[in-house]
Amino acid sequence: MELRHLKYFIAVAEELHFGRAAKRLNISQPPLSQQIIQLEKEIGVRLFNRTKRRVEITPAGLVFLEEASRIMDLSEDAVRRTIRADKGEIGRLAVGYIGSANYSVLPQIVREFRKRFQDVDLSLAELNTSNQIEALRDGRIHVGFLRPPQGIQNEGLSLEPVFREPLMVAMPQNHQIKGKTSISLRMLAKESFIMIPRQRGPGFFDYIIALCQKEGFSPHIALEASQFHTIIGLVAAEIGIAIVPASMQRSRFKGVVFRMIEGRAETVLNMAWTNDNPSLVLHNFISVTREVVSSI
Amino acid sequence: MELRHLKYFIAVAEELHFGRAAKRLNISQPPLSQQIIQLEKEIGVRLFNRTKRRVEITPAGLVFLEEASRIMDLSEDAVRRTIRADKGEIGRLAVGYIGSANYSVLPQIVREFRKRFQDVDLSLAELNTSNQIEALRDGRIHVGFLRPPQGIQNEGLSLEPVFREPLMVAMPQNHQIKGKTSISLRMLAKESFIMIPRQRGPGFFDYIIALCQKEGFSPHIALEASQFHTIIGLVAAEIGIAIVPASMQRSRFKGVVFRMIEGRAETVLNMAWTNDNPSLVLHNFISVTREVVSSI
DNA sequence: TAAAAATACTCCATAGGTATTTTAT
DNA sequence: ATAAAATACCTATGGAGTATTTTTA
Repeated sequence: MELRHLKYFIAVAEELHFGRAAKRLNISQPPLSQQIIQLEKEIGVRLFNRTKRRVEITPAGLVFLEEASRIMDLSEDAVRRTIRADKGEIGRLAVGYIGSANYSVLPQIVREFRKRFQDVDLSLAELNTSNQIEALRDGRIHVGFLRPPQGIQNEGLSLEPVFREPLMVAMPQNHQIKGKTSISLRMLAKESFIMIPRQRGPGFFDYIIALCQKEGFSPHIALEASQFHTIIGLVAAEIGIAIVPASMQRSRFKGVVFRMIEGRAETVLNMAWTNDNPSLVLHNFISVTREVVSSI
Repeated sequence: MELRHLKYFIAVAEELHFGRAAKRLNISQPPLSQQIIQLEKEIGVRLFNRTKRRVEITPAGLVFLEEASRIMDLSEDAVRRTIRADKGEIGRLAVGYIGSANYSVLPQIVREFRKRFQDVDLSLAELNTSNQIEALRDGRIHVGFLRPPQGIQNEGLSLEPVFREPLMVAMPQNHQIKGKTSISLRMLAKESFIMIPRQRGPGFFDYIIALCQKEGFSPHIALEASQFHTIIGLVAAEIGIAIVPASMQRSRFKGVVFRMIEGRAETVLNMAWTNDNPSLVLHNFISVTREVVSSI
């Protein structure tokens, strides 16, 4: 049995006339008769009752008609869907992101991608930078949004900056130096810092340490917490101060004020993916991200 | 595109090796390569990435694999279902019945048929004898359970008795002649009868009238009701007496007693269908009915 | 007798075979 | 050097065409 048989059968079932069906199929009548006979023989069931004058479909033929139509529809779908998959319009994409990306560009990117590629099954997982790199390596995620540590390049990962933002000092509202509009890091030499554990985000951690070193001190780390959101909470509780991306101002916590840092101090959110990934879904995602990012 | 292409594609996708796939398909490797190339050309999408050393499936190929597998499964189903339909194991059967059939054999027949032919979509409609004949004629039902009027034969309908039962007199509990175990019809000459309207069931009606005539009287019809069930209710309300099939004793209405009629007075429930109906579902139903009936 | 399906036969397109080449490891 | 896919070429099955027969309404 071939799709040809189904196509021919459907034509005859709809016309109930071999001559007309043959014309519709652009073949002549005898081969059509033969193909139907062949089909009936293969299934072992009479699909049409035909006198030389009239053709009628049998009850079993009706059942087969239903099934055959479904199969023909599906085979058209199969081709259509495969073509769409080839264009990256159908498929799966797993995205990893650090929690703070939620406060900057990620929501817009996801919204835009979902809108344009509705048939891509997008899954999002909040992962810290180190875990994202691991997950990219073994394919658990296809793209990540992270703050890359030094020397992550040349390891099969592509990196692309997507959001550059100043760092700010977050401190309790009634802190002594809150009055100033911007703060020199040097003034914080004696403060207690709340940081993200180095292991969770080495790039960001090392950068802060380096900044402090340049100002002539090593920060005293009073406490570590793995999410900026949690850190801001601890600042509100007057456990200490913290250096965080400017976008964290959006997590409006009562009793916390943000101050600019004098001199250039910034953090760059990067998009990362494995160099050799041929997935067109991924490349569509990268394109959408670039577009969204450049439109800001 | 033919089912052959799908079958070959699935084999290659599963083996990821043209040589092995060809062996599994009992063809040689070159035609297999050709068919896959042809398929890719037709869809316009590369389904496998192949070096001369390794074959791997593309993301689009994965989508096509899913679809192709579904189509192959469905086409096997199609054949299986068609064969079953041809045996009358799949399909639709509409059954008409007079309400009183519910008190005798119909429930057992339906139960048995449902059990044996679970994939037949059985629909039941309570219709009086006249409506059943009409419905049989224009195909709204395929079998009927009715009490045939005289001369219904030779009109394209097949009839077969399925349940023969004595007629009984239903009368109010405190009726004067309730003491007797059986009653001569003659004793009812002065009673008020409750009957089913002639138009609804001419066979049964005429038979009762004829019985009374033979005993020398024409019954006085006090009231008509179209269901035996209703009639028994009216007897309970002391509106009159009625002659009903013995199986109606099962409709235990308070205040009604049943008495045998002296002499032979019986009614025969018949199964009816149109002579020329080739439906195997119907013939399976007829067979089941015969079996159930003969086992009583 | 005329419309329509089946049969008889012919032809050629193409599925599938064999032999060989190419290429990546 | 070798395994494996592609290419080249050949064969023959069978799908489709034309002509004709059969059947029944």
